[in-house]
Amino acid sequence: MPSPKSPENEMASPKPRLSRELVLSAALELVDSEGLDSLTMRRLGQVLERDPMSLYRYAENRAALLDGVSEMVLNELAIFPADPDWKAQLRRIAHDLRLLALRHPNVIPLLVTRPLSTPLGLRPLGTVRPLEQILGLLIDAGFTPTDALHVYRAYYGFLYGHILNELQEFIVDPEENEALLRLGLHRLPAKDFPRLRALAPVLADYDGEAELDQGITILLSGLETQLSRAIAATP
Amino acid sequence: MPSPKSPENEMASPKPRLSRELVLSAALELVDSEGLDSLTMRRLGQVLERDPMSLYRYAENRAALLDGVSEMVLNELAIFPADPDWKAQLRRIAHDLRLLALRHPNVIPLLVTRPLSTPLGLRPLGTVRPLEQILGLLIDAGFTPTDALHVYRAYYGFLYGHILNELQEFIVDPEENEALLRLGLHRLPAKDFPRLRALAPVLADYDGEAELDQGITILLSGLETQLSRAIAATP
DNA sequence: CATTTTGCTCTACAACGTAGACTTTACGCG
DNA sequence: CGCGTAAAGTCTACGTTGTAGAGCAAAATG
Repeated sequence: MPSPKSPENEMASPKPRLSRELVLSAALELVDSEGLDSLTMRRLGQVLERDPMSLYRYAENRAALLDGVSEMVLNELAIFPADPDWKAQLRRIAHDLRLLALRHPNVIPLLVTRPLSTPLGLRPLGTVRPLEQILGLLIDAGFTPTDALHVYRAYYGFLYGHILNELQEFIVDPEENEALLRLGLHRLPAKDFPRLRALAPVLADYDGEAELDQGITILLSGLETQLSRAIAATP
Repeated sequence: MPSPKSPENEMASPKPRLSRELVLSAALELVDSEGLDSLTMRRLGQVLERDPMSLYRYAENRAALLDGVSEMVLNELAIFPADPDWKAQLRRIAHDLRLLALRHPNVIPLLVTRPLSTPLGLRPLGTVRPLEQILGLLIDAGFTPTDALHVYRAYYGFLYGHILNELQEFIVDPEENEALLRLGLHRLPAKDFPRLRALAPVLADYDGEAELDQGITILLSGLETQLSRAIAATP
């Protein structure tokens, strides 16, 4: 009979030591596959084959745990502050963030909502880093710090807006998407919602990537003229 | 002694019949004053001096109750689809929505988050109506239905993005705002977050209204050229 | 007056987050 | 090796949550 004490018994079951990373990535996995509400201490403990109470070594709260998940997801986003081509960089980041949102749709509510209850300076560091890095990018490109902040806001505002828009129309199976859409729209009183109902087919095939890219182009061109005007004014 | 049976005993205490409106507005009041988490069935029942279970006559779920609150808040937003000056109208709506957000900051997470879990056609009617009305506005202005949809997305995306941005920096007491900001920012490692720290004073006085108006101006001018080009192309 | 429908209450249960005391494991040092 | 301390993990328990189901009371209907 195999002794459970044997240290070289490296089957999957004999539980490895926990660690913050382990806990957080299990949490993320759970959220991705079953939604935010399924992330309970008990459920997560069960996934890790540990008593729920053990989690409190690695996150003070459930809320802190959620923050940890946010942070972990945001860390998937790479920013290269050294890149001199700020416009290309912003465009790439936009697309990356979009893909990240599609990869972790259930986490987006966290990303969008948690900061509302935490003042900027008290947020998890990983959450603030992108802000700092993009500011750097813009300042190096020639914007004044103040303008860089405004640009950042316009940029991220647009970006999050787009992502929320797109996720609203995102349903896993495109077939089902159209079906549900028609089903749902059919419920709308024809008298009160004529345009929406007429747009059903257009709504059904939504190209988020194209829409995002188009928006970014407009935004960037606007920003560029703003930049060149500012440079012309301060020689 | 006053008989509690007397029907004309119309003091504040003898409870009036419940109604969906009554329940929802009590719920909104609770959310506004104490935050989303305070809206529990039991607490709401207590506010209305009714058994918590009675609420289930007027909302199937807690979730449905939240939807009801969203709907009620969105109904504060007036849209006049008849107005021929679509640009002025869009600008006004933007500012109205911003003020609404400042009036009910705790509801914004709902507005932004709940639609993510409900396909468009199955959402509460009040939530979909603004979409329909703005589509009407744009189509009447000369956009094709498809373009109107794209414009709507750009517009609302920007708008929600801005609101999220602004609410993040919004803290009730401006004094406290600056204090907390500095306090929080001081926590950031100076080496890693130089620009952010340098921007502290700028962050501290944020003028959301101006920022929004500026953004809307840019957006509208972009949209107008798009519109006139489209009109020129289809005579 | 009888009867159905409606509004509301009572009781009960499973699941949740987490405090506090406890046991087990890992590890540094003689 | 062994021993002592600290860290990791567990147990038990409590208060709070959403809501199912049975029942009650009052209003509406015939």
